[in-house]
Amino acid sequence: MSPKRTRGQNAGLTRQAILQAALELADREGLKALSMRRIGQELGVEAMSLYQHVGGKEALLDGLVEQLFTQAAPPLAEASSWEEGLREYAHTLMRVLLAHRDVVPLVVGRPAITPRNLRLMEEALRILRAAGLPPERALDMLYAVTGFVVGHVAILAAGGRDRHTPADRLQAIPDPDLRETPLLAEAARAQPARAGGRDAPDPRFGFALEAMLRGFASL
Amino acid sequence: MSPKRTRGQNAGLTRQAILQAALELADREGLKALSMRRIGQELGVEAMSLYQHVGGKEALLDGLVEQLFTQAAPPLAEASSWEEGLREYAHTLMRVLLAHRDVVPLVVGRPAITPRNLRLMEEALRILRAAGLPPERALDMLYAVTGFVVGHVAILAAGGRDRHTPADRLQAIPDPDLRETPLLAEAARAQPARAGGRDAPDPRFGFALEAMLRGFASL
DNA sequence: CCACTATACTTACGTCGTAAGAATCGGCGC
DNA sequence: GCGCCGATTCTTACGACGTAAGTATAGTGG
Repeated sequence: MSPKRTRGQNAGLTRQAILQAALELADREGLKALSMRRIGQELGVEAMSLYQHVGGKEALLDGLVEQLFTQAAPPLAEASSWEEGLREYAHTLMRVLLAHRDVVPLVVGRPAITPRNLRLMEEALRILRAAGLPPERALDMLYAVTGFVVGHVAILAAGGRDRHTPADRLQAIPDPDLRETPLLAEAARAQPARAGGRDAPDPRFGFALEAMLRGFASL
Repeated sequence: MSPKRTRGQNAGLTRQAILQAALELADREGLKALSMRRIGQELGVEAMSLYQHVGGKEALLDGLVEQLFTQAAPPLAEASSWEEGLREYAHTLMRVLLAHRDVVPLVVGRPAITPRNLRLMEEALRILRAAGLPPERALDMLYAVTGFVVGHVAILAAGGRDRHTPADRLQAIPDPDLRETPLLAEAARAQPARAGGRDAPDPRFGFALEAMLRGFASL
């Protein structure tokens, strides 16, 4: 039945296990649910037990962000051209961030220069350079694409939140406001309602990304 | 001296005054300092008094974000071409967000569809359309540029934070990590240390923005 | 001068991150 | 077997947070 433990009995806690539990919890119940007590509860453990493995809440959040970027990095490795490499990178990062939209606000305002992430950037630079880019431009483009993806997913995620909040907010653009903004209404109608629900790829994203890549190529 | 008030005496509170005090406080002491009690203290008032004017902390943060976008919007109004209009918009938004970098994390994960912001978007669409853009593309570009700016400033702001945290973090890339990432080190050297301190314009930003505009033009 | 309303204050509750210390386990030498 | 020790978990406690509920004061129209 319930595997009741007594006091000092090892509960199998690991930094990785904690991060994963935290990520799942955030995906399921949102950012506000991410309290030490709640995460512990998810693992059948008291809050203070976590401190043996993660060192504090701030460090835990840093770990979450690192996990996200780690998930997004691999596919850059095999690419025939730098355009293709950047495109793959952008789409994969987008997919990962969208899969964990509630965690996106954490990505912002948290330095991405953990040792692990630095190694990821190095790898990306290596690929881009091998494809014929000058190293300085390669870094510029990597920054540009990463920033663009983060910003875009931020806007998308923002529009789609309010699942966990008291629902007293407007979940779509209210009619009276639409009536005062005819151009906006027209453009919104032209772009039909996002098909496929929350995880469908955003056509607007592809449009802007291609524009960016095309601009890179013409420099 | 200290203008001690008694109980029901009007303290001159306004939604605007509260938002401005909160913004200044955030700029001065960071996001963590933004508690209702602390904001009240800044205005010589108890925390609960604020609730008469702002309706809750979440609403207050929404208000902060709205203020930022409102500051960034006007200059789009006078532009000779849509490229010029978008460029001005991007640079102004960038400048505003950089001037309040600590507030940037709030922009992410907060829907930008307050009535006021909708009107701003409508205005922007009007300008872009008058410059000859199809309305659907105009909206696409507006989203793309906004997302790009937010993402880019997010990355910059993230690198520059840690002024307010216990300073136990690394504030630059530590040497041992640099040694393991030669390409990154080389690219970082090629791009000399950001001149002019925290508020200088980022050359990387201009590069990516121009690439994006050029890409738009070629569609 | 008196009710009425707007405004600010007081108190209180539950939750948060986490410091300090007590309790319990697994595994070691003997 | 026994005693001990480091690792791991739990308990308790503190101050700060957002805010619901209720109270007191100032200004205002009669």
